[in-house]
Amino acid sequence: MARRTYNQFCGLARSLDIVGERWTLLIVRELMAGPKRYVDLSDGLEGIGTSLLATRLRQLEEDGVVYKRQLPKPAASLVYQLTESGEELARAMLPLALWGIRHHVGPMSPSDEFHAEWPLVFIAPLVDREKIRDTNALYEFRIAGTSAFMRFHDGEVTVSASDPAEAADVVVSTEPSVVVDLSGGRSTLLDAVADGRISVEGDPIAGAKLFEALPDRIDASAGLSLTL
Amino acid sequence: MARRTYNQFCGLARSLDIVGERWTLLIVRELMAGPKRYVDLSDGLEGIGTSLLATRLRQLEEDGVVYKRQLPKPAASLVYQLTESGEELARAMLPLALWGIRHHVGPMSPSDEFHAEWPLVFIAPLVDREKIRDTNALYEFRIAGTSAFMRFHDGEVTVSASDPAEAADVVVSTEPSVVVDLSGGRSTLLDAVADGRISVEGDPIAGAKLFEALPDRIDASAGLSLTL
DNA sequence: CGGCATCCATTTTGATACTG
DNA sequence: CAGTATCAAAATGGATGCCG
Repeated sequence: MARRTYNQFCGLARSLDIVGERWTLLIVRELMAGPKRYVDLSDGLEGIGTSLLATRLRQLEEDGVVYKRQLPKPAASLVYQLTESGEELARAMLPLALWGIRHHVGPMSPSDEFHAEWPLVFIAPLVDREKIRDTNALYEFRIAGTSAFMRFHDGEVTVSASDPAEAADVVVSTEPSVVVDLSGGRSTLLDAVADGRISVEGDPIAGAKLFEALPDRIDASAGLSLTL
Repeated sequence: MARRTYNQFCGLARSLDIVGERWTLLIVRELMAGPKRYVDLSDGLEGIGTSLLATRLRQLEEDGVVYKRQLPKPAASLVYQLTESGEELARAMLPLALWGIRHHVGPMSPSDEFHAEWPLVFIAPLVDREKIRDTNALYEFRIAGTSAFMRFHDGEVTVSASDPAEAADVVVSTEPSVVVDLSGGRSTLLDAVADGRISVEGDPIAGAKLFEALPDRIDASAGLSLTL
């Protein structure tokens, strides 16, 4: 079946031809937390039909946004991973995510799904790479009963949903509403830590590094560190 | 009928609940060139059914992205216009549009629609407001047989599709492929003018101001600092 | 099992006709 | 001009089947 297209010579229209269909950008968001298997994608995206997920992944592969890779030796499972173009797309999605959180995220409803990796993948690009050049640390974020991990290693930042089998150096615990306040620029990170809305336990040195490397307030300057 | 939602507590998912359906972001793009009437939206978006346009506009109004306004006295027509939230959304769309132009816009095909206002609305936010504080000028852009206008006035930048009834101070003429090269950072503005891919006619002072106020090269991080 | 493909009921979309 | 009404075509959600 031929792909539906807007037939407009316009960057936005072309983007939407590629990633404008239902679920597509959420699949990309899932892959922002590193490579994932088909089932893990399926689990993370409640409500997507298994056949639709397969179709979307095939399209994203054709369009050079993701690629399929066989994990080495022991795992031997097939994972989907973002290409370079997919990583760029992921960065381009940040402003849209911030718009959504500012204007259309209220209190969390009982019917809402939530995974700690969702805010993390959007926060990770905001980490100042210069400031973590010499920091190797694993952070666990516990939010609303879910857990996700962010690692600083050799000046790189990676996010993962699954437990990396090591103990984290620092455990950061907070509530979804606090994440909304921070992401919307309505609160500063230091204030939130100071008044206990964010609790930080573990290695104090690594903990301090985390808060140094993150923007204290997410606002206009938030995107500036995204250099590509 | 109840809106379909992803039911995820995530800024991106919420954005997509609001503007993720077919045509919605293109309607917003159309309104980035100022208020428009229903018919003008319908004309600019070839292929959208009139009933779907009406539905989308109603939803966007409910969600505070656009509002309806009666034009004063002589015109007396009803126009749709972006709200403050809609303007923020428009800025958030720029990185997505740049991603599309970089990765998925090739040569213009005969079946492609094109309007000069499409690139203009994404270029306008990149104008350095400081540098045009004292410049009042009207620029006409002629691209692929279509024409659109950009005005600098009191440090503000506005884009319009329709002829403002005055003669432009400067007429800039070029081809769609040149716009793609510039938007993708594959060419600099000054080079394109120097080798004649962009022709500039009219008031030399105003013309110089335009090129001073635009970034010479558009890189992938362009626009990220504008996301509010 | 993981990784899909197929089938079918429900929604969404596109195209056209029609109304104040 | 600014939409609504209607109906066919396409996309989606959910269940199930298949195959290594």
